[in-house]
Amino acid sequence: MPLKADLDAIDWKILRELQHDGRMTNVELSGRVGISAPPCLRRIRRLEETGIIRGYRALLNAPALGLDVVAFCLIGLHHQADAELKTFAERTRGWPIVRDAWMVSGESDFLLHCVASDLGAFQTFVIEELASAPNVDTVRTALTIRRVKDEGLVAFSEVRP
Amino acid sequence: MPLKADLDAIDWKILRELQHDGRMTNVELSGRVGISAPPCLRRIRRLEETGIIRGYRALLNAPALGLDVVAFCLIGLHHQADAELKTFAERTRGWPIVRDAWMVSGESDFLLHCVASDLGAFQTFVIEELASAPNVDTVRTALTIRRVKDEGLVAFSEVRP
DNA sequence: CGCTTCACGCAAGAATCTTTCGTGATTTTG
DNA sequence: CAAAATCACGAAAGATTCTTGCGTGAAGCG
Repeated sequence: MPLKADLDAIDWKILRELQHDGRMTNVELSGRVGISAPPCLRRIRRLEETGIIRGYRALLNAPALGLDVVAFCLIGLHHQADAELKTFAERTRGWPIVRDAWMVSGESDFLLHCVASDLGAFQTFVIEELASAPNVDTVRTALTIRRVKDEGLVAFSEVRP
Repeated sequence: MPLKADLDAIDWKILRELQHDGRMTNVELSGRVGISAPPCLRRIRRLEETGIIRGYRALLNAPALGLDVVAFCLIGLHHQADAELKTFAERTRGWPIVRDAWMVSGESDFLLHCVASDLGAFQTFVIEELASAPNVDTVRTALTIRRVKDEGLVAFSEVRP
């Protein structure tokens, strides 16, 4: 699956544009990348089918929705055997407060990106769910103050052909 | 700006659907949320204009694009006065490897979400750019092994009216 | 009770999407 | 080297979707 695809300059332009505005119409996009609409649509489909484009997502304004707390949690487990790692990973999927979760190497075993309506809800989650979950050793939390950069996943100045 | 909006159940359904598939057509979306296309489009526009929907983004498959390293960096500064924080925040915007950055409270001052083509590129960045940047005290890195959860920003079971 | 306000949905015109097909450039093959 | 095959582009057309302009009915208010 993670086979390296061979993308030309137009494909990279398409990816950059769709990463910036995922709802751009195909005609608008085709104009920006310098080809006509049909081949542009074919390229989009190909990028989707090969899994290079994993999907599209609306970005929401958390504070405006009453979600005032964004935090990251670094989790250390007592035992890091494969089964234990999978068990904890599965557990994160049942916690709605956890939006993204990564298994990491280093001082911690997992990094959790959390969103909660307020500090009380977040603390309740940390104390009653996270820290009291089986096999959890350490929980370090970092409350976010504000986002200072917000780009897409891929920077093109580093990877473009 | 972060004024709390009053959204009804249909608005929440729209947000949930667009967070799951940001490129869904308006007619498809209107069918899913149970209203006709015109009022559905008007709701989308309103959510966009009020800033509740911040934008749309294509999600890319980093490994397929030759980006094999995703890591998080926790940065501690020597001095945390407002000017120094702003200076470092500004600096993160000039680093293409840094995709998202948060100012945080806790043991560290910033959390950086980084993507690089390989370990060498990442280590070069950490040593030559990050750790040697002015005012940087500590750099702790967590290399990601795999993503174990990947939802949108907002969980609706926690906040829906 | 009557007025205002608001959001819905129908309908129609504009824009877009999507397919089909012919052309030219590049590559492969004999 | 020439012929065949492959590939992607772009024009054109039909299907779908977007977008606007009303008309209607339900709530809120004087």
